[in-house]
Amino acid sequence: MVAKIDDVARHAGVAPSTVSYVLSGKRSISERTRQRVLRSVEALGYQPHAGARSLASNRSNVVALVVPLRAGIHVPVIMQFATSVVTAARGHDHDVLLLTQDEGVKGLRRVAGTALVDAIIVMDVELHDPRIPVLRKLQRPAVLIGFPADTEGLTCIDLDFAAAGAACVDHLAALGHRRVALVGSPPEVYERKTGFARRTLAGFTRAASAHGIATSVHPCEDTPDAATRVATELLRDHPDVTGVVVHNEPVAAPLLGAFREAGRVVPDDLSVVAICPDEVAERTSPELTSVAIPADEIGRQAVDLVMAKLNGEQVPNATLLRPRLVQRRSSGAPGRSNRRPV
Amino acid sequence: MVAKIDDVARHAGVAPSTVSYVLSGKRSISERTRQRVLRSVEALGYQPHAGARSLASNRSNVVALVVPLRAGIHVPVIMQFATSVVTAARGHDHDVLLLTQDEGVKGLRRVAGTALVDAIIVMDVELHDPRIPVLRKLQRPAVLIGFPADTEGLTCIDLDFAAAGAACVDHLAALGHRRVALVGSPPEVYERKTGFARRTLAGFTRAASAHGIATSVHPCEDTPDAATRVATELLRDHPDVTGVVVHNEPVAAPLLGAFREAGRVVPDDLSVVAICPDEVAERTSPELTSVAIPADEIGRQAVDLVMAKLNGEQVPNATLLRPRLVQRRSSGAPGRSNRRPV
DNA sequence: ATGAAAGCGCTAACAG
DNA sequence: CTGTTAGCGCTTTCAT
Repeated sequence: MVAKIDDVARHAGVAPSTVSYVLSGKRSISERTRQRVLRSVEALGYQPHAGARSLASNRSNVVALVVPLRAGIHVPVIMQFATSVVTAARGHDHDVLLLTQDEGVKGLRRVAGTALVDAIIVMDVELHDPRIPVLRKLQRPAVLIGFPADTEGLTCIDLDFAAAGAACVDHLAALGHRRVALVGSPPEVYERKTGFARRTLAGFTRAASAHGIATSVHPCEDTPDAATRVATELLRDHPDVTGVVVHNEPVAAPLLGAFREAGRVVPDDLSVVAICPDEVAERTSPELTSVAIPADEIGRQAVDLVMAKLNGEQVPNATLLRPRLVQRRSSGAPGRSNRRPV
Repeated sequence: MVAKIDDVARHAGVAPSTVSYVLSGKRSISERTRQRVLRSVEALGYQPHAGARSLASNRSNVVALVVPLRAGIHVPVIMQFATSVVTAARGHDHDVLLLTQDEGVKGLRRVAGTALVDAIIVMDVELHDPRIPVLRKLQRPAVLIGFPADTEGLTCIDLDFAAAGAACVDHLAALGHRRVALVGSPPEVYERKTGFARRTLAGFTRAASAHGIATSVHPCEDTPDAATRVATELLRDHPDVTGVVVHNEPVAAPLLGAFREAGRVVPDDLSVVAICPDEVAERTSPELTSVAIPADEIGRQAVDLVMAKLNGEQVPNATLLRPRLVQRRSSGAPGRSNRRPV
């Protein structure tokens, strides 16, 4: 038979409530009884029943994490978010319930309504996400990773993509580039999705105009063939481009390959800067100068925010993480061209 | 205030237990009262409290899923497993609690001991996994994805990697190839890991010897550079190789690139067959003939198995999924060589 | 600083 | 086929 709180109380010669308080730390206990109780807990291998605890305290110590499934999102980054959320949640003595996006609004209502979870973290929020109104009136704290059109009454966190786009241009401008191109996400991402594509574009454009740099923008499907096509068009239509910003992880490597096949040496003929996870940047040849999506950091902070809300603290409704550009081998001054024949 | 079961009972003019039984279907109810209760549930927006339910019934309706984190595992496949497990679990009215491998044995003990979960699914089991003994004596059903050295008292499921390795060789043999190479996982995977690498190798070797085909084996780190290195060595040391089996997703594409750069046309000079997810096989150029890892199917069946165990049914302790080879563009008869100069 | 006792909301005997 | 009732194991007032 498994030990109950009463067994521990009896074993330690105290009241059940004392055991509870020792474990929760919700009131001061003399060091002596504390030790006695802890020893009994240890001796009996006591583990409190999660359901009983949840029923009595109205806290399940579980947070829901809603992960996206759809294409156009780089899967390893999702995993990275997820693991960082799990790790951070454990640090707050919480577990993580995994929901998929296709459970949609119903899933949110269910886990919140049944008190299965105390709070909700939603990844990959779209500009006009149908879940937003539901989250607004749900009686549970929520944190969104990504920004919807209106953040009123919500708590949102993400990389500052506008600043990231700008940082890439700033970097290229400082190196002396005068015309840069942005290879971005597929068209549908700009049209209805999370807004991060638009924000990157905005930062890119703003910084370029501040530096007096010419630009072009090239949406790109996330397939190798599309990358080749875009690279060809880009070099043909804008032969004076010396700097390229890539915001589309899956095509980063194929794009480098396409430039190489086109006879352009990176970084001698062409500098390439990407917004992508470090793992992607470090696995290309040459390694990519990049602004990373700090999935770990975002996941951790999302959990911190949601825990703060659970504790009744006030939190900002928008948190933008400052981008950090890491220089690697794919960028340098323009005009060092040493082009080999095609 | 949120509706309780008593509210529903009062509203419907029945006893609370009747409401419970209507919802659980655990005893027969006249269609008339059933409808009345359901209408009341609807009207009041009743949602049973998960904690209360778990306390009273000793069932949380949650299963734990332990996902791996370490390198050498292709992340998208993990995600695919995870989503298929979540979807399948929902089909059985269960939710999924996400655990990371680094919580290790403690995490298993915790979620099982606190009755947070009813059952456990563990991915990426190693040959001598420290969690095995714990799972054996835990008072909860468990299903392992992957095979440890000894499956006694366990329930394991995985792709039949031996059959998969053999299927690749069979395919190449049928096409007329006489010497084939296996490009496999990094050495450490063979040494201490899940056994699937070994099983693939065993099937590969067995089938080759059955067909009287010469073989060589080439462990390969999962980086593009390693792929290039291995390709070079392979072609240098075994110039008569016409068929290559790749069991290492991350290097499949780079390997094709390396063969191309070495002047070998696939499939004219060299046939390549991979064991990898369809998404990987379909995104290379040329598209890879492959045996897929049926993540969806494995996830679904893992859930079915664990649910069967929860229902007290007997289940086999080893389930091997038959491989399915899909022919694409990367394999053909040997000797059609049309090699262009390097 | 500690105890006693009243629930938390539901399920599952038991009773009819 | 349905109602009555006794817990499930814990937390948290209230009391001292």
